[in-house]
Amino acid sequence: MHAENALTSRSDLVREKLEEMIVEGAFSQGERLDEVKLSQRFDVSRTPLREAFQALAASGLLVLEPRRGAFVRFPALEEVFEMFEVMAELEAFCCRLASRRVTPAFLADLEETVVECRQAVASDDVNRYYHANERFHGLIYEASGNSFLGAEATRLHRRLKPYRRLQLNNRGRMAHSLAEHGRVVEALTRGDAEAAANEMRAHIAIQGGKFNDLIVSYRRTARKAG
Amino acid sequence: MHAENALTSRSDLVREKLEEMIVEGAFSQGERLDEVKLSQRFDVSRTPLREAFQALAASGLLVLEPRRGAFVRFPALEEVFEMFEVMAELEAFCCRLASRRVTPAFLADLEETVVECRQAVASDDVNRYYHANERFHGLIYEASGNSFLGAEATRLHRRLKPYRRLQLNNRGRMAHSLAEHGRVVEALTRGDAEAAANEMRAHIAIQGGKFNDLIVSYRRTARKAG
DNA sequence: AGATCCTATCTTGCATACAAGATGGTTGAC
DNA sequence: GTCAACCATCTTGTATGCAAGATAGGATCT
Repeated sequence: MHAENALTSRSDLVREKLEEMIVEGAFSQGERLDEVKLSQRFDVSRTPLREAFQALAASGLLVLEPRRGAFVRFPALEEVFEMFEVMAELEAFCCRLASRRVTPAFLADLEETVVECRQAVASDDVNRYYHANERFHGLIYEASGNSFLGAEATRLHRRLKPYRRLQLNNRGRMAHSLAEHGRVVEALTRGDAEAAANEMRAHIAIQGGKFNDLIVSYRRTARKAG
Repeated sequence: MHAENALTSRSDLVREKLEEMIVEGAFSQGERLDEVKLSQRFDVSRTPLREAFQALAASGLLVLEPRRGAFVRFPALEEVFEMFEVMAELEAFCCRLASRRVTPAFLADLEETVVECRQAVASDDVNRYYHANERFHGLIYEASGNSFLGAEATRLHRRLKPYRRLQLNNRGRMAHSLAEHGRVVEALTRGDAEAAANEMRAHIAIQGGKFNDLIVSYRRTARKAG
């Protein structure tokens, strides 16, 4: 997956590393990132490091205060809910558009990811489920036929990655998620745009038991980070 | 509006200037931006200029090809349609959420922008209409109560600015737009979430006569840029 | 003549040097 | 004893210098 990384620039490498570190909770909320220390740690100069800072600030993981430095920013729980609310709407819209352009080949691909997910559930393999799930959603973004929408959805999806991943660790979440995938596919197969959109919205939205799941996941990252 | 700009960094100033230049069509599609020439022109070093490049690349106005340089990228007409399609959905969602939290104060503010728009139409003042329109939409983003959604809507709104602005120059567009604002306000006043969302979607979406309006606007930027 | 390879030159990517603003501690005054 | 102001120090923002990759032009070979 990351095989072609040999020639990427240092600022990109640093950006990826830093993003991973932040997301994995290597820093605490509000911590200031020291340019000199980090550049020494990554063995690069301050220039590419600062470029990485700016990219991360653009995606919301850092806040750059002029003349004061870069501070890591974990979204508040409330903000995470807000992001999921938007994600649900974007994905529902993808479904609505996709349902007009469904092809047998597309449905076959989608069905394949569902099978993969089912096997992951059977073997209780979170990693496998995670990847098949990525593919499921990615296929629907593509099938929307609106590549700008697809790109935006991918961006937000990526940003929500840590929370989604942690949610999967909650007992029973995988099986529920799988069933929801099935209902989306079924609606798409029937060509029912509204039903597909609604199923997808329900799949993403934080509601019912998922409230607690998310809160638990969130606390877990917060503890790690603190 | 831009009164506090005195203390902003050079890279921010350069970013703003460059963004304006690109949007106003100072460069042609695919043109490579020369770091040295531009840094001399803006009287800054290459460092802040490169930072500006990266910020502009992040918002899609430039494409950075490693070791080759920065190239200006105008979205294809198709991509502009896609962006409007997403914008329509985001704003419709804002309306749906906002309709649950409507307050008399909010409705009064909204009504005020409509009055302002009406006066702008009466005096055929595109600039005035443009600003009142900004305020109308901004109020609804805020009223959604989802600040992440509001920020995303603002971002996309900003990116579509040149096209929206040019559309207003098309004869009769202002009056139509005003009427649509009125219908949105009316639906919000009634508390009809679905109607409000639909009116807003129709207001933003590129359909009917707006097809031609947008194409004309687009050609105008393309000519200027070419 | 056409194509390919080599080289000179240009441009980017990165490192470092320097200047200006922010921070914190100490000293002095009230 | 407390508050404020000043100075030393640290950190960021910017400029410049240097090395490696890209490009273009010419020379050589087929």
